[in-house]
Amino acid sequence: MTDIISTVDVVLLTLKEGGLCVALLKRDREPYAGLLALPGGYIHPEEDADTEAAAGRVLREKTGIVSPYLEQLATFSGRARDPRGWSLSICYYALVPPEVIERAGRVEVSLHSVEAARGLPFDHAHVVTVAVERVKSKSSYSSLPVYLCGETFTLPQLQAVYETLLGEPINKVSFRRKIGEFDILEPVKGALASGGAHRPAQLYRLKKHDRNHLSLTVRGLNAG
Amino acid sequence: MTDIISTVDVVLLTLKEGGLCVALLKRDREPYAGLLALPGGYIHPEEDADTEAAAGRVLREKTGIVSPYLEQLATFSGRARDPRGWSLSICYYALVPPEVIERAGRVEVSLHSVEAARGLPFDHAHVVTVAVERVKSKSSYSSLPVYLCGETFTLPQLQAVYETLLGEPINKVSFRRKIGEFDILEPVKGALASGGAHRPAQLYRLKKHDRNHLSLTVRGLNAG
DNA sequence: GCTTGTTTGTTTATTTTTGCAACTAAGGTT
DNA sequence: AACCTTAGTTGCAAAAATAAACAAACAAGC
Repeated sequence: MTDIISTVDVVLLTLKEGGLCVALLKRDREPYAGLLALPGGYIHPEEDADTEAAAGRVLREKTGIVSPYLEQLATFSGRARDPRGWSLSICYYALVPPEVIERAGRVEVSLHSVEAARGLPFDHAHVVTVAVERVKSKSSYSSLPVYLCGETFTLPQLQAVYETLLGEPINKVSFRRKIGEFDILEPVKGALASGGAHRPAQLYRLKKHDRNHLSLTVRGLNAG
Repeated sequence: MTDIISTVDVVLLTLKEGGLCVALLKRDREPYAGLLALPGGYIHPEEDADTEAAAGRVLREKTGIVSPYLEQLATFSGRARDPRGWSLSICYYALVPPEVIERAGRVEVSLHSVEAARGLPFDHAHVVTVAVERVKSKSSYSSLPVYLCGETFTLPQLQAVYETLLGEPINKVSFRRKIGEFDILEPVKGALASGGAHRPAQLYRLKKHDRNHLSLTVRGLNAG
């Protein structure tokens, strides 16, 4: 009926060295063979229940990573985005702590600062920009950034993650009040010893019940 | 490569008799011929610059309406949503005042309360639900509802629209403060005479500069 | 062992934002 | 003219957010 190239692409984001990074792969096929691009691929209707399942499969096959957080970003389309002609890509974004990427151990997966991710092939630079905006926007009123933290983390660490994403300092008391209202964290017995010459911070982890859904706040996190 | 049925569908919403209504059309083709469903159709790659253009064209062809506000909702996909097999629909939503639908004068376009829009074919009931949730959510922190008002409107009218969408009364002073902060409305000389036995209200219209973008508030409209 | 430095976590005070109620304004109706 | 109804504004109290100050816990150095 309509002969449209339909793919899924995944923007896999993580926080490394104090900045958002996106996972890129060298393309092994034309067009743009050899260039870095987002992990993506065709939908397999036999195999994939829906496009989210396709995105999860593509991410797993290409990077070895299964992300607990995988959300549809948007669908990008048009004639200009692919030299082969009119095409359509249902794009997803995923958030993981850097350890998850390292643990997967795929040398072909490289991390690049999102600011440096200009000039990607197709419209991938634009897709990354939209994904980053979405993450930053959601960070201002939800618990989304916890997916960028590891299994356990301290409140000062989590606050640093929020501040990096929002690009401005957050009041410590306000931050702790909001996170407390989310009611999704539980303390882990045993404090963070590593730090060193100062009072150790309490470690927290996501409550089991809240592993898979975000908490929202009406009034935002009031950064600035 | 992949042989997937790809369509666009549009959830055209308006506010009538104090409730959100969705525009539906009788299907003239199988599957589900004769049943009410969302206006939708195939993408025409020759004709449509992208899926948003396709959605605009489909809406115009099927309802005679050009909506100033048309936004991508999400892409729905899978085997179960269409009896012909695995399919994919890029869905959009549009907001217009009821006059725009009446003015288009298409008798085949019918309005149905979104609560009554259960049991639509395909996954259209689900699509409508997601669209309504999106509109309600955006109404709590943005100027989106102005697109449900006509060319000119009074602040009490606009507040009633917000209250209908949010499902709870809003404080008059707080509401006017927030709308004022948006700074998107300008008064029209000449008051609303029609009302009757009380003080007439000032008419407002969207500033030309703000015709095409939403204004957001950080802390929400504080309904309740 | 005691002091110093550093970061965590809590308490207190100040400022800002929001919500309520009363008030004035501007019609029409009786 | 008195009265009713809704529009729009003002002033104040309650609540929330921010900022500053404080106390706690550790390590390192003298």
